Amino acid sequence: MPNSVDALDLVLEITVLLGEDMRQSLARDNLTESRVHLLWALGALGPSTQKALAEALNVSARNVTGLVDGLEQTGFVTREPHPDDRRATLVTVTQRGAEMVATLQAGQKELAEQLFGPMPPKELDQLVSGLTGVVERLRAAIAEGGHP
Amino acid sequence: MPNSVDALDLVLEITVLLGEDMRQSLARDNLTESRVHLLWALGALGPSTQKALAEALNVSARNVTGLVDGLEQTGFVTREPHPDDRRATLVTVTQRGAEMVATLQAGQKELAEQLFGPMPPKELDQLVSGLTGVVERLRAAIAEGGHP
DNA sequence: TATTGTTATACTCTATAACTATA
DNA sequence: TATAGTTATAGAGTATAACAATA
Repeated sequence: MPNSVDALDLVLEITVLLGEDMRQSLARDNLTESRVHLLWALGALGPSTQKALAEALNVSARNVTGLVDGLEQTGFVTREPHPDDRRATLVTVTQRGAEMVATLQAGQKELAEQLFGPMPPKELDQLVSGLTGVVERLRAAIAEGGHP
Repeated sequence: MPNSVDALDLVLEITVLLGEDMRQSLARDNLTESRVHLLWALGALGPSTQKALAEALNVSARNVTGLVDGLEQTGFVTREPHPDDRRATLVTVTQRGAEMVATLQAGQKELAEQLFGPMPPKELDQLVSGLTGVVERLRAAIAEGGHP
């Protein structure tokens, strides 16, 4: 009979495997996880300054410069002049970028259905509230400098 | 009422937050996730050649050289001569390294109890068999080159 | 003076390929 | 000839600090 540690081991293994699977498929499109995070955020926020993206992703401005460089060279975004502030640039998703975001969203939905679709609504409800609690506790721990 | 995508979003967010939390606490000991993976494997395998570690972690020999360099400089492992093969080195956990492994294992157990301890045994059983299936499907997908 | 983004610099993880020392 | 590990080289992600252009 499995114990809690077995369950956590599986969750951690799934984390690793999901990452590998994702890297494999993304590499075929000249994408990486970090670039997808940015692209995904851009899909949700609409055209954004790099400053706004740095805050949304919680990374440095320098890092955003590099990620946008990569996405620009591979045709997923463009840098447009900001209409009101000549210091800033508006990062904008291209046609190809928008298609990729849609594909990623569809893939995520499919995966979600595969994993959680079979659960009865009440159980799903419970699971989500449980996970929400975990997220809150993790956020609190991180704000205090991480677990000891 | 939440749907499957909400649940997956939470799981992915927990993945990200767990990673952040881990990085924060590990940084205090001059450790990184990659180095901990190696240390963890070493705790399970006992003194190992770098070749064996490269295979266990599924990374290149070059990568192992770098990770062992870091762990050696920070006092968690040593390189010992292999008794039978003068080409090889046996990577060995130091006292400090062993203590760190024990600490990490205790932390993982505590986290597991926090997350899964409250579940009734039958539900945990179901969860584990469900997750095991997911792991198998993911492995199969990766072996075939990743999801489309 | 403050802010946006870039260049300069540096560190970690990762990989492949060439090379050394041994088998 | 084959294997274990290192050096050489390269690219991605990440950060801080100095600097440019603009507010």
